[in-house]
Amino acid sequence: MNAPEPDRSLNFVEQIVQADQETNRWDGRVHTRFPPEPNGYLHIGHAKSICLNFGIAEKFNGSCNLRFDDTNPTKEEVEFVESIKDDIRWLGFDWQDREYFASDYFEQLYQWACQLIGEGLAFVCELTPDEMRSHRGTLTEPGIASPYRDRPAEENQELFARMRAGEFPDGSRTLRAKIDMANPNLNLRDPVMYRILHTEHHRTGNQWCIYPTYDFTHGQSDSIENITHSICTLEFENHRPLYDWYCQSLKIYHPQQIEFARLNLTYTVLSKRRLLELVAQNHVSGWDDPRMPTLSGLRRRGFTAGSIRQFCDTIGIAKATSTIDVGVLENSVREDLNKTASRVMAVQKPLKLVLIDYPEDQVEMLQAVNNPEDPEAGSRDVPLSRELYIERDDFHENPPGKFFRLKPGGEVRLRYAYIIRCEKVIKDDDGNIVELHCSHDADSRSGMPGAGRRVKGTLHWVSANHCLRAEVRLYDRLFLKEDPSDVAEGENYLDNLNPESLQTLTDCRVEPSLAEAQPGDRFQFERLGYYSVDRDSQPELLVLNRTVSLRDSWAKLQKTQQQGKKKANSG
RNA sequence: UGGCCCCUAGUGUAAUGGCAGCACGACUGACUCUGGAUCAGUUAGUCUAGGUUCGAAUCCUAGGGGGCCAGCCA
Repeated sequence: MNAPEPDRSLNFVEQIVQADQETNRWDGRVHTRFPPEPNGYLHIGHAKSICLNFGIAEKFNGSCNLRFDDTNPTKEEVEFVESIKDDIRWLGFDWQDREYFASDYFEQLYQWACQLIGEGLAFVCELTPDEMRSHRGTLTEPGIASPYRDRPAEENQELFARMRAGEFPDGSRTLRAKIDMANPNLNLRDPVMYRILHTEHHRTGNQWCIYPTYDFTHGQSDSIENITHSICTLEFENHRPLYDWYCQSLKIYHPQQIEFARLNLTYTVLSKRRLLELVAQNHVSGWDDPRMPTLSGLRRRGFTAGSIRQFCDTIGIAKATSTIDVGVLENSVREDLNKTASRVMAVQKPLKLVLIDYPEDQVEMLQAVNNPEDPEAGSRDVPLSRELYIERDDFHENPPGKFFRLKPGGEVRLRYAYIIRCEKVIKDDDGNIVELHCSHDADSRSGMPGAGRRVKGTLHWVSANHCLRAEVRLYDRLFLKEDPSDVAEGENYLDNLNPESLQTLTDCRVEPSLAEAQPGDRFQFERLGYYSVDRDSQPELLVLNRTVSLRDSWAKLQKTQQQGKKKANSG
């Protein structure tokens, strides 16, 4: 049966594009762009925009440009343009030769500014920033006109040329559009088009000392690039009238701006200002710290590009402000890695276990399935011997109810190996459990006739003499609160940082098949989670990042049991 | 307080005047040599009040709630 794939309903932006296609509004063209400012690293919120813009181009047989919105030389750096390109490529999108910079358009923008001056639609203003603020009025009161508003065009032309020539210090003058000081939309109260900044630009060097503002740049850049649909986030909605005003006043090709709601994630901050602050103040190790919501951080954490694209697909596009549970992101990487990651046995917190009735020098090679979800992935051999390590959490002397793991006198299966029974618990002088002595049922090895016997629990393990040492880095949410900005008076989001967001385990053991593992390789540690080899990894000491734990219904059960106890106690 | 935008199960998102659906979560159960995965099932929603209409989540009005805007940031 080849049932037709039911068309996933279009989001509202795609609906607009489709309607335009049906009416032939742009001669059948669809041309979008992704316009990052190179002042920081891309994060998961940008991925939403990238998937939308490149996705629409793909879906409607159009193109998507990459354009760096580099109009503010005080904040922008080449390092960021390189990282941005890396991240977009990693996500799997291709802008081919359509790589543009707003700074490529500086001369054209300057000419357009002169044109508006000539038509009496722009003027050079000498108000200080403070004065300009007080002239602007408030949300409820109109502003008052700048005293320089009615200068003759010739004088404006000359002053603007002298601004460009570098005759005036920073902040002393601006070029402003002459629109409407009483407009209820503050963006139309004679907005600044150019400011003086004697700062070197990452591309144009010292060629310019005046720089156009975002508003005077963005629409025209879209226009130059023949963009059809200029998709941006909601906070630019109030700027659309200005976008339209510049295109109309300049009488140039006029794309349509469409706004959608930006991504918010629980337990996460997604503003570049804050991410920069986390990096600059060393709350994290860098932009690619695996706890960061940056694409480079997620990548280092072990997220796949596919899982991020899948995530962007499931969250949808709309205009309503919303917050996605960070668990949705975690689920999308679980879903992807479940199908693709090789299973492997690793012990995070080792507890020695001796099979007292297993021959001293015997080693058996046991066949282990690499990926039960993918028969093509094949199998590998795992060595078993008398001395093993199991997970400390998998043994309990006085276990709570429904504990299916090992306990004194209890039986469990060692995965791919034998059913064992705990005969003796060895403790040190302080009463800490240091070793377990177990017997094994020699007929119960996986694959043997006696293997059919059922026991409730199955444990992962490694052979003490064959395993490799590893460091495992466990990551937890960077913030303690769903909404990191939910703080008491006088505090800020940094007060909500989770002091335990990184836990480093230095005494872990992994099965020998990981000897050749390379940075970036991903594995599932059976019963634990998904892990990715970190770039800090050395041949003698593997370093692994936990991407995300496996779903853990035991942990969940315990949680509800504890809550039940609490209730009983308080009641 | 002015302008603009938004409001559909717990979360997110469809339905564009005609049966309120999907995904995720949560809960049940089945299966399981990963307490994973998988499968089956259950759960739960149109912010409120009016109006238009044979018929309203959808259109109109008022109210409520939320977001954005007073950078020479983007």
